[in-house]
Amino acid sequence: MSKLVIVESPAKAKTIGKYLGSDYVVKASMGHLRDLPRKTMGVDLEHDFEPEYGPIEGKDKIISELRKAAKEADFVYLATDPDREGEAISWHLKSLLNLKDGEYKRVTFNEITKKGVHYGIEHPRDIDVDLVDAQQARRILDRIVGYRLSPFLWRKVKRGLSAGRVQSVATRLVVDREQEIRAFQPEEYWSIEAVLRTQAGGTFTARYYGEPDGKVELKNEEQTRKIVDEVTGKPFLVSTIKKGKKKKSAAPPFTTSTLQQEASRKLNMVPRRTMSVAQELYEGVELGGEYGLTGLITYMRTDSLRLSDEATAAAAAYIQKRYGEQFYPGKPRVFKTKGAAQDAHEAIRPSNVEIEPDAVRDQLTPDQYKLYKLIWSRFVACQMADAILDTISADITSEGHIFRASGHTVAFPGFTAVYEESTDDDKQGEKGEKSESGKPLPAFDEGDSLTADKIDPAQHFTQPPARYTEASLIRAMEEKGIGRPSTYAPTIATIIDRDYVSKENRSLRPTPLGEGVTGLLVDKFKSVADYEFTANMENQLDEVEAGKVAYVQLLHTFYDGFAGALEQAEKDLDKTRIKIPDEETDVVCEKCGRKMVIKSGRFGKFLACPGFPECTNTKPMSEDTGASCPTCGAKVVKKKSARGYVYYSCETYPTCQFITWDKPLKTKCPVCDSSLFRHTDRDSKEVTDVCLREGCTYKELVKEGVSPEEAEKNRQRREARAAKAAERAAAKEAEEAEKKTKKTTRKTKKAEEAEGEEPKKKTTRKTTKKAEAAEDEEPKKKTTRKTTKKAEAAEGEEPKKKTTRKTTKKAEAAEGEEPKKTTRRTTKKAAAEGEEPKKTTRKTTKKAETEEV
DNA sequence: CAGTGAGCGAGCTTCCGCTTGACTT
Repeated sequence: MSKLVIVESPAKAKTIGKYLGSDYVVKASMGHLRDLPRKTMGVDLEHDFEPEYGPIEGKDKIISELRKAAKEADFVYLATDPDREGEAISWHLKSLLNLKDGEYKRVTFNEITKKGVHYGIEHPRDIDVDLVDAQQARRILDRIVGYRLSPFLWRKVKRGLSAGRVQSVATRLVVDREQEIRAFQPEEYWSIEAVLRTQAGGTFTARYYGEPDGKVELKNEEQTRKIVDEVTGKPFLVSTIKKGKKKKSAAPPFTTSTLQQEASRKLNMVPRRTMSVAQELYEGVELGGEYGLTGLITYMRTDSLRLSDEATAAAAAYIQKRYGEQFYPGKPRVFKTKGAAQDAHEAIRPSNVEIEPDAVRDQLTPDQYKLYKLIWSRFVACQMADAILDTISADITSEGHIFRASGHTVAFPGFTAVYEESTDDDKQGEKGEKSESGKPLPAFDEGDSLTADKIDPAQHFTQPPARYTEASLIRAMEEKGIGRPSTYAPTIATIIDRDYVSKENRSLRPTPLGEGVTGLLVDKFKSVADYEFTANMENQLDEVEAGKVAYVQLLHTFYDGFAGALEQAEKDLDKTRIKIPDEETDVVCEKCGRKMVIKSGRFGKFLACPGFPECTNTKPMSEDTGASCPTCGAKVVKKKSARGYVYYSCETYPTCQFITWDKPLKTKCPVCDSSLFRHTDRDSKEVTDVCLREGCTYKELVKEGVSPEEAEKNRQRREARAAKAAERAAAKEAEEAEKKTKKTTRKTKKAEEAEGEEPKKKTTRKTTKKAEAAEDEEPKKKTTRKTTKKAEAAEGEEPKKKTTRKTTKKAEAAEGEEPKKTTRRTTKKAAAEGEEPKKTTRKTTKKAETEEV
């Protein structure tokens, strides 16, 4: 008897496999396997939005593996995640694996614990068609919005742009925040701080509060000055003391979004990095000894605050043992998950609370350690007793004016012994009043008189709201229900990539393009660009899930309005194109004195004089680094290559040829006073600050690298990778050439059509591998030979061959060939070789067909 | 990596969500 269990994540498959034993084979789908086509709409807008699903490019290997496993199994459990997407994945799996009634069941695990998994297996059910329909509605709606709005932007604004339910609203958040900042009127206000001394000599600070009839806002200098003058040199009297107790509760355990925020605030990690490190912790770290390879945390993409009973029980035991009885509140704390959440996974917590961060520190990278410690502490704290604070607030009177001082002492630390959440300070227009200072006040009683050491008036202005950071934007998105844990970080990458938003240090600001496109969308597609659009959609999806509304109905309702708006927008704009103003910079054109603007050409962004064509001055984008050129002493500037890599060069390039990848530092060489540069050896990872001035050999070790043996291994790995990459690039080139010939040959086109759904283009990698296995030497040899030949040729010319046109040009020059020939050569060559690879592919496609049927 | 920005219109760009590698000089 063998049963197949299919889950989404391979790490989960491993754990569940352990719980279920040898009667079960557990495999992972690695997410969705079937989807709408990438190149076309794939939704029949004329006929009830009939979707056209096909296997996702690149997933055919997993699909055939699962098919094989399903065939060998007696029964299949579809155990994808217990949410909308998971239900849909199961539904697609059923279809892809051609499962019949009686051959499979749907099961769900609410927690990946032994208990949770067995419970799930013992309660199989049918696929919930309503839940699947809700997913289809979501998917199709997103497709329609994205694939209709984006082309609209290509026509009206610029090619390559995109719009969608999530990214457009995320962009709008950034745009709206910028407008708030622009519209913000700073307001003046004043404060008076008095440093007071008790008879015993203790000092503390009290702030002007108001008059006997209430709080007073200090609006200007005269008002402030008057009070200062009145109390200067006068006695201060403690009029009232209020003492109290305050309880403070721990923050709930982490979800994806709160983890990203806290890692950003406390560890300075961007969400993308946070997720990647969390993934490492989830997949497992080699701890050695009794643990071996151990997954340290639960799944990191979740919106749930749920904790398994096992986890809270383990925390209870741990807390009592480690901190003592009084630090445990007596029963597990339960946190309520927010409304819109899908609750498929538990909150993010350590898999085993007994594994203390410091005990495994040596086995973790520094980032892994820091993040694990954050997750571990937050979880332990969330099950601990409240902290209790003794608070004190004293009113101090002088000449009828009231000053107030407050402070607190910790009566019982509770959870704060382990962890405290930090806060953002981006609240709008807040006046800098801290309600409570952390400092305890010195001892004094009502009626005591105090002397003022200092009376300090200060002018302040209210601050505009802060720009979003990646993490705070994610928080805002989550609050509005926009996007999902798995898409928060990628969505931000998209809007930066599209050039709607730019990142300066850590803050996000809209570009003119972002503002222009957002303006257009808000103007013409109000409902989609609205903050509430997703929330409304979710409400309707709930109805579909409950079986009250057919998903096609939902789509009709949506599309009626949307298609109308689209038609109206086309009519309104007719042939007009939206002009996006160029972003102005502070760089002054040295030829005519105008402020240069940012343009984007085929090599990426560059600075151009707005006086074009009258003044045709251009220069690459650059940024001052504060370092000076070791060769000529001019400024060293930071630049970005066309492919996005950061490098540094002398400002006067090409007059001065200085150029480097090492980061310029503000510190100077103690020998020759030239700027130092931080160099990381790519194999040993040794970090040194070096002097790059010719003749100077000064070098300062910053961080030791790995052992020479390890470095050598790295070198070999790097070279192997490079060789592989070269091979792949060659294969890709061959494939592209083939595509061209295919298009011109009618025969192949027909063959392609006949293949129907089966995978097409992306088979190259598989091809080589399969050919190898089958010892089908013909095509394999050809590719290898070709690659080596190319590599050789490249070595002869330039080490970096496949970079850009420029390199090719250089190579040409070196070869003494006439320009242009090389560029054409590739195509020509490809055309000449077109027949070869074509054969290969045809062969394998056939093979694939026979195998997969 | 030292180039670049409109003009003919070929062929192309694009969504959100679920997953994991492979990968950048």
